[in-house]
Amino acid sequence: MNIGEIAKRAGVSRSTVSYALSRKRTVSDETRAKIQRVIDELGYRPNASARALANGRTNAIALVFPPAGDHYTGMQLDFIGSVVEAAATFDYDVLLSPSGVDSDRSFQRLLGERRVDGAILMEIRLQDDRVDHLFTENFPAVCIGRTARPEADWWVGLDHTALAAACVQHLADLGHRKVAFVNRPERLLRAGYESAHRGLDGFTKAAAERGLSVRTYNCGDDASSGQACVERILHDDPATTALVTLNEAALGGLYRGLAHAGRHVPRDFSVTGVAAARWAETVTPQLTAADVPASQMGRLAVELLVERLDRPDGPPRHHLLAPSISLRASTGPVGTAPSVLRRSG
Amino acid sequence: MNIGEIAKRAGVSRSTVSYALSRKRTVSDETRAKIQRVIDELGYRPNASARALANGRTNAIALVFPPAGDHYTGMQLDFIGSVVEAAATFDYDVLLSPSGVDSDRSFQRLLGERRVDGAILMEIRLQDDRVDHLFTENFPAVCIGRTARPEADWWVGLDHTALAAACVQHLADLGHRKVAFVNRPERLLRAGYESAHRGLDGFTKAAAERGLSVRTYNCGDDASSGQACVERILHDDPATTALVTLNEAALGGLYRGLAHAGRHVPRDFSVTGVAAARWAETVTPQLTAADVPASQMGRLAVELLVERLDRPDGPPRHHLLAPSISLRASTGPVGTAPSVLRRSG
DNA sequence: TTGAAAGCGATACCAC
DNA sequence: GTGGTATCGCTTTCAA
Repeated sequence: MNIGEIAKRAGVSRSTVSYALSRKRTVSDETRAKIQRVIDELGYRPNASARALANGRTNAIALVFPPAGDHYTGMQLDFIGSVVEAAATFDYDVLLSPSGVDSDRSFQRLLGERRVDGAILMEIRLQDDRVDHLFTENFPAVCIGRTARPEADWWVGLDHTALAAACVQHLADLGHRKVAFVNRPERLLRAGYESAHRGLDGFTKAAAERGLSVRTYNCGDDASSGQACVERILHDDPATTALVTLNEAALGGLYRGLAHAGRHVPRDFSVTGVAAARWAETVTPQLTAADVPASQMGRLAVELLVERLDRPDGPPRHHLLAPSISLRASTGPVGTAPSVLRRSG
Repeated sequence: MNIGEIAKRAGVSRSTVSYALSRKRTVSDETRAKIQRVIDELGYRPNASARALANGRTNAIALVFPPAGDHYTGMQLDFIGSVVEAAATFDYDVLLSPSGVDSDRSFQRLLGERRVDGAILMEIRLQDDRVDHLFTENFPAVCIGRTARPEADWWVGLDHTALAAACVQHLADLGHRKVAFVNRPERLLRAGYESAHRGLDGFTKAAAERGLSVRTYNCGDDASSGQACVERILHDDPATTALVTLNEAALGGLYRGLAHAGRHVPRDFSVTGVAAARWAETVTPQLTAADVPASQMGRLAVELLVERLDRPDGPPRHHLLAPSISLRASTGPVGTAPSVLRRSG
């Protein structure tokens, strides 16, 4: 069932069928109706590969995210969902590529073999060979996150520095002086993950300015790591009264660890950090946090990419978002009932 | 940069380059080396659209899941991740399609325009027009889940009936007599979602056999709905001592509702159900549940689809999984401390 | 307003 | 062991 068959049955040429479909040249109403009738009758749809070959564009984009083993986070899910739905509104298909680096097969296939017109990259690293590669090739890409030299790139990012600083400020305002920072796994920090680095920086600087006493930890992306992390925190300094976390997946474990240690949140211990609202609201008490606007970011990334595809020579654009902290129920003033401090003090 | 260019620079014909790449006919080592050198030098990769057009296959599969608004569940994430990674090992790309029904644009595009060789469908309904459509077209598809007439289809599914029954049995063995069932949202039940229906059936029958007193509820896929649902349950029958849930996304809210009502889990109230292990372990106390082997299911679905694509005329295959219940910390004997019963009895 | 034919970039059959 | 060429299904220029 191809365009030639339609042409034959409608008694016109293939080009006329093509033009009737694309509307790139006028076709008499009569002819158009005739063609349309045949198309409806046969349920014809033009072959995407042939069209892509002729047009030089596939109408598909790639969504590149690192293969996480079994450690996908809820935030990633929200990004994926919003990117796919936004792309659908522009009639773009989305190809998923589980690629951590430039050299991954799937990455090479999607981009090298021109299966897609552009790409959206997740989980950006400060030095990111994927981004470098695409940049030097001038391949249309938009990052969810920023590299160390973001000026020339297209991206939508979060101001992790400001977010972490806001968390510190919030806790400091509540009177907390000894605060722990629960970062993503060390592996990711070493790999140069943007959020882990900028978040850590923001936390450290803000805490220094406020004269807080801090310790920083890396924590695996799962509940049991979170629980173990809290044990370390309280072991290292039992007088700690609050923590800031970037590690959404460990959150449940952090809460559990605190409960096991007999620290009531928020009476004895405050918890805050950066997380998508849906996940902040599943835990009890609900997490006071900077809400990652994941679906907005996914949509913006698609919009930027579509714009870049439509006007390949436009200047780079980006959006830096800094959502404010949503007050929920996991933080409180330090003075209320520092039971452990009293005992030990 | 196309195959003709490579051929010219290597001083051979285009067919020789093609055969050197595909190995479908012998090429002298000398020629091959010459070609390879040029390819490496120019970083040539064959164009996927052209190849797809010539071959009649795209080496891509579709992953179809309903557009969930902002209510994606953790289980869906695990499916997506495992499908993508499994597909990558077979050198298939994955196109995501947010399509609830047959008539969705994205669904029509992916399948009608032959962008993909086959499809994996998630969130199957007992009567599913997507499945019906693909079946009548004999389009290679594999379902994650079963329709009402699964014999002729290819699928990998969960025995929801057995799973729900196992939950009932577990609770009955612990002495619980008044048990609530927390299902997915009513909208999904009405739409005919397989898990919601078969789970409900299994629960109801098993409870009847055991002579339990039960009530069943639909609950939105989010924490606050879960909390509200618990309030309804305890309002309708304060003597309820346990619940079974299929609603992973509401779990955090269910726990919160119980905590607010002063019911300690598992001392005063037992909770069990069906959930992916990662999510069961996030909550405190960790959920005793039938663990959905999401990543195994995703992998199996890909394997079935690849097999179907390789041998288009083989008989339908499927896998019905019935993971047993993992004992964690959310259930306990009813007798221990039924505080409310005592008060009211 | 329409038709014929030359691409797009591969594959694979037919010759030699 | 290698080359020439028709073919996949569509788009678009050129001609009428």
